[in-house]
Amino acid sequence: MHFSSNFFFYFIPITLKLNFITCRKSSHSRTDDSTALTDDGHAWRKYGQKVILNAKYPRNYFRCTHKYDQQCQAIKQVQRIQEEPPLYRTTYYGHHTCKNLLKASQFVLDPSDHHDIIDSSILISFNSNGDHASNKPSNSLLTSFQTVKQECCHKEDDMNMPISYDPTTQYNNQASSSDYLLSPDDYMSAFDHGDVISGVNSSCTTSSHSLDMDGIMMESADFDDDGVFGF
DNA sequence: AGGATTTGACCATT
DNA sequence: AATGGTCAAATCCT
Repeated sequence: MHFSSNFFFYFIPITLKLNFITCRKSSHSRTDDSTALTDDGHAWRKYGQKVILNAKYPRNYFRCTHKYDQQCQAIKQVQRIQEEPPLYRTTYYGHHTCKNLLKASQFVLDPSDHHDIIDSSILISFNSNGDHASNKPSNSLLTSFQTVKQECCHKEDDMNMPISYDPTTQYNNQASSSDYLLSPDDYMSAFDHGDVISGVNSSCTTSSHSLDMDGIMMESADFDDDGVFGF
């Protein structure tokens, strides 16, 4: 595993090691549960898939596309953990050091709204650095979320597939082959927040035509339980 | 053709 | 030996 090079994994007692793993908030990892497979704002490349013991669905392994060209060490694991309703657990390890600004401008679906395009680009630039506390999404960005939400729901038609099928890859394929459309939950997850995600997810899944962005932004300002932003 | 995905093999850990 | 994580050749996709 990628932690094999971590000093603590070799020298701390077993109990502490387990705690290190489970208390991901205090370690360099973060787990998000989402009801939909959507883009999180970063470019990922799948490098493996593994059947996990006692797990109904395989685990998928992704690394940052810029692992080599920008030495970005961010990786994530995506695994479906529940059938009905579909629930996917994404575990992030490390954080993005890459400057993936390309996708930022693609936040906005309406190309005529230049002001909001600029706003969104600013947001992403902060996202890449993990410093975005004072930034709020623009109105058109929120509009784009709604559109994305609908797309997410549409894609979920393909999610009830047997184990041999790989919905996580489906979602990644779509994200890489078309414009990067971000749902609210992924918009937030792109910020590397730990606890924001769950609340945002509920907004995404319970509302098909509108989003409670006030609630989202309140939670986004919540940062981390540790009071530490990012990692 | 180039980049992304698939998937069996390999390696590290327990 | 079992399991999880990564590698890399083959394959797919645009």
